[in-house]
Order: sequence, then structure tokens, then C-alpha cells
Amino acid sequence: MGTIPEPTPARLRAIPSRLLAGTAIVADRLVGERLSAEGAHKWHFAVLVTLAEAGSASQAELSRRTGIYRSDMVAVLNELADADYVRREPDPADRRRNVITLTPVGRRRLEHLDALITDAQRELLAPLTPGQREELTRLLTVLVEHHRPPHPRPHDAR
Amino acid sequence: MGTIPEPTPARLRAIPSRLLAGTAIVADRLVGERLSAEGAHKWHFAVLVTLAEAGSASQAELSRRTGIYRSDMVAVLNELADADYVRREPDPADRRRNVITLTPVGRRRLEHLDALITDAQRELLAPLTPGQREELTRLLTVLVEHHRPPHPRPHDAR
DNA sequence: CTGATATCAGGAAGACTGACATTA
DNA sequence: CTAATGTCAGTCGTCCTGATATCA
Repeated sequence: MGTIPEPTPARLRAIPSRLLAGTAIVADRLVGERLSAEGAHKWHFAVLVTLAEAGSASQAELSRRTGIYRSDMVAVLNELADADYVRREPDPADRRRNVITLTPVGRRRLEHLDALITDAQRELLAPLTPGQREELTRLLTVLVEHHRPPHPRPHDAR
Repeated sequence: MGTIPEPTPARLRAIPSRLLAGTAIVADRLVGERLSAEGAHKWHFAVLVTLAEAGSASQAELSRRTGIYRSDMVAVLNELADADYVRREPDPADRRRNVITLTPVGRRRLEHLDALITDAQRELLAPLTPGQREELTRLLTVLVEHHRPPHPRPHDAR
């Protein structure tokens, strides 16, 4: 005979913050498995896609656009530059800054990572109908937009 | 004049796994702020509510029901027992086990923490209509139920 | 013997803070 | 002077993996 299930109490299961934590973990695992199999990180994708959409930028700009902390950005760019996915060169117009530029290899890498991540999203949302997937995305978007700032911004009083 | 916004690219913003991570963080912050102001943890609530709903249990049972790892459960129960919210006594019927029992003080503590957490959920979901809150909860529930096991279970082949 | 239980030691990855030198 | 930038060092909480002694 099998063991008795020992279910999580309903009062615990129904709490949105707990549900969010749980789904975020499985989502991250799904994405992480695929990316790490190719030696990539989700942060790599975030930086590459930002460069592709908004063009070359400084590290601080990339930090603000991706949500990756300025201090963590350094290591990410080291890896991306080592693999020649981006170039990092000093900005002649402002010598505090580095200009980060997407390379052609980087652009191909981006499309590859995009495919992996899209696939992970598909597996994540598999039990939902297309309409539900859209609705979920919409609801989550409302919540994140409403509850920022996720990041310290310049001239912020904290 | 203010700084230019530097928005996150749409291709990044629309990714469900990223949205989940972001909302999970704000949700956890909302809950954590309220609980830590009272010297509590979300894990305390999880254990207390499980004891209230399903009655006294061993530490391993509590671990399975709450999702807290056996190894982390020890410290949680130390804190709860030190504050007299639970009693921890050896099980005479199976001397490997401890029987964890909710005390009257623990029950009052539970209702207090419940109020704090409910309040945090309210703030989290404030920008949504009641119907949307239900829908979000439903969708997230489908995802977590579909994508378990979150935990190693006895007799599991891993 | 197998297997579950409580406990402890510790790792891995992510969010986040603080400080510092350089430059605007 | 204030403030932004790139960088490094390090904290903290969470998830997760052992390993060990005890007992069914």
C-alpha cells in the first residue's frame, strides 16, 4: 500500500505570494536547465536582447534596462565579451563609461537563446489555453508595473 | 529636465518566467516586511497553519506538507518552540519522531500572522479586480499542480 | 537488510548593499 | 562640491545536497 498523501492545507495552498514563489521556481528551473545545457545564463539573454532592441549602451544603462544590478553586470559582460558576443570599449565622449556593442556572433547567439527560452515558456504554460496564457501575462504585467521601483534609479530619494 | 526613462525592451518584459520572478520578489518583500516587523517568518506561518489544519505531526510530515526542507525545519521549530508557539516532544509510538503540537499561544500567534499575510496579499493584488485576483490564483494553481514534484517524496525514484 | 527520521554542515545562485577610484 | 560610472567585496535568505546516528 502506498503512503498517505499528506496534502498541503488549503489555507496555505491558496496564498498568492506562495503560488508566485512556487511558479517562479519551476519557471526558473525550466529556463535554467535549457540555458545551462548550452553554457548560457538568463542574464546573457537579457543583455543580448536589450542590445539588439535598443542598441549599444553603457553598463549602467544595461543595468537599468535589464534589472541586473550594476555590480553583477560586470561578470555577465566579462563572459559575453570573452565569447565575443559583445564588444566592450571605452566611451570617448565620457571616459567613465564603456560602450557595449552587440557583435554578429552575439546576434546569432541571441536568436539561439531566444529559441531555448521560448521553448521553456511553452513547457511552463503547457497546461493553460492560449487565452489563459495571455491573461496570466497581462495580470502579472499589471502587478510588476504597479509595484516598482525594483531598482534604485538616479536622483532617487531612498 | 529629468533623465530619459530607459525602458526595458518589450521582448524582455513579455516573458512569463521573468514576470513570475519579478512578482514573486515583490510579493515576498511585501510579506517579509510585515512579518519581520513582528519578529516572524513566513515559514512560521506555514508550520502553524499546517498544525492548525491537520493537527499534530512529525517534523517530516510538516516538511512534506509545507514544502520546507527537513533540514531547514529544525531551525524553524527551534524558534517556534522557544516562543512556546509549539511543543516538541518525542513520539512514544515511534521513537525516531518528534510530535509537534500547536499551543494555545501558537494558535493566537497564527491568527495574528494570518492577518498580516492577508493584508500583504491585499496590497499585492490591489491593482486587480476581485475577479482578476481569483483568476490569477486559479492560473497559478494550475501551473504549480502540473509542475510538481517540488519535493523528494518517500519511495520516489529520483 | 532497507528505509525513515531528526539533525548538522555546507553549497549554489540570486538579490542586494557598501565602498572606492575615476570622471563629469 | 555633487553625482554617475565601473568594479570589487561581501551579506543575506532561500533552495537544495549530502552525511550521520538513531530507530522501525
